[in-house]
Amino acid sequence: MNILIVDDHEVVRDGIRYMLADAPGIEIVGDAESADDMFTALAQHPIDVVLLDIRMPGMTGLAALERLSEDFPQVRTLILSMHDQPGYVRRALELGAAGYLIKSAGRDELLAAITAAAEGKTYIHGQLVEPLISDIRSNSKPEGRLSPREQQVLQLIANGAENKQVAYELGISEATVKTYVKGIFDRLGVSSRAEAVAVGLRTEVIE
Amino acid sequence: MNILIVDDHEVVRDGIRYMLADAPGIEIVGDAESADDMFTALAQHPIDVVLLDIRMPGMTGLAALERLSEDFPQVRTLILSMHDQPGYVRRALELGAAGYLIKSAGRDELLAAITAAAEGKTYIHGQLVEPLISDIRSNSKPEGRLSPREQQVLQLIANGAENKQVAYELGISEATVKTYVKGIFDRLGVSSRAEAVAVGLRTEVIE
DNA sequence: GTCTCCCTCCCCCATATGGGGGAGGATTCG
DNA sequence: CGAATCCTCCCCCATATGGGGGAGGGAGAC
Repeated sequence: MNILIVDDHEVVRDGIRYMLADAPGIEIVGDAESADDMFTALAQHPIDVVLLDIRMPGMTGLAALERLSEDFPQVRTLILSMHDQPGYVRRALELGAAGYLIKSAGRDELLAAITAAAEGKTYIHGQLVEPLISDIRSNSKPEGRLSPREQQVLQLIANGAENKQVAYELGISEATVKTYVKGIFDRLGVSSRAEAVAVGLRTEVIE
Repeated sequence: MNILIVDDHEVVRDGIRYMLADAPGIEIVGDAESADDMFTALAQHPIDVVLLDIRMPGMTGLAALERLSEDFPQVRTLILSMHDQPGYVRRALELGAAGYLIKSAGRDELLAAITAAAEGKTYIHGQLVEPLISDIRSNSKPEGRLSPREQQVLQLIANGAENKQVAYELGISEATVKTYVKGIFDRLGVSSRAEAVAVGLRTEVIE
């Protein structure tokens, strides 16, 4: 089983190498510290499982995951993240992840997840399952999910833009921006842009 | 040289162990996954250098660092963080850190930092020095640091409170709240509460 | 003792914000 | 073909917000 480790932190890459060093049937064929490196490595070696950090400089891990799922559908991708926000987990699974672990996972759990991934199963870190399903319940309702345009608006608001500036940036009218803001409030269940930014940052839909 | 590793992520702890395994003169006498564990370990073994993650559940790393510096002033603390925000670095140093590394640091850099720390020097990751000094320049001016009261106000704003509600919560007048908000804007260099919340969350002065 | 910071409160005023509607065209999905 | 979702734009209107100032009292630093 050929493994590729993708993480921008050397201590993390080394930690995983160390954990998997004497695991039978597992070979770490390379590591990458960026999404670009990952795609280079994927083109060079046959890879079965990718261990992917969600947060990396440049292309974000989720964007990388999306492209990975499209370009290499046979590769199983295991997300290894610092973040345990259920929204993150859900999005990763939507984008084709074969599993989701947080970095406090130990060796046994890592091995179990890799094995499960290689067998086509999906492994979710135990602590994450409960929050995840409640998140899915609340987010299968129209609330909680922001449209791309709404995300852009919220991002600009977080950067300090007022409606007029958002309108200018996106090339739309201020009236439309106000409509989006109202929609964002509805979806996030808040009633001020400040709170919307807080929720957006905590659930990582922005920044 | 006795080292204690404090990080809530097992892969990170193992990565560091792996990196330092055959380093001469260095012994890892223990690891801890929380601030409480850290203080327990400190009470049991003589420790020279603590490798401390800044972000941990429960007590935040900075709070732990503060108590550590007070209770064990002879211990050298090396911050090992995912975050490269200069404000973070500055605060860590103010609270008595003997150095600051980001987790993308390699083995050589880790060893150099530990050695420097043990000798009483201060080691800052190369990439961080430039941003840090420019940050210090701008933040030695009264900007950048929020007073306790201002932090409370910003926290409430992030939770969606408007000025009236903040006033009620804190038992002060709305006029005073407005004064705080103005002060927060000045200090953070922003001009809307939404942006203030974004900056506050990113630099972890709130939430 | 003076200086600086923090906490507290007040004035004025222009503008942005938030809440309530309605509405048309595009798309995708059953 | 509906139904749903998204993107786009508009109305009205009360209120919160942001920017400018001033000011007193207390605590700690030098």
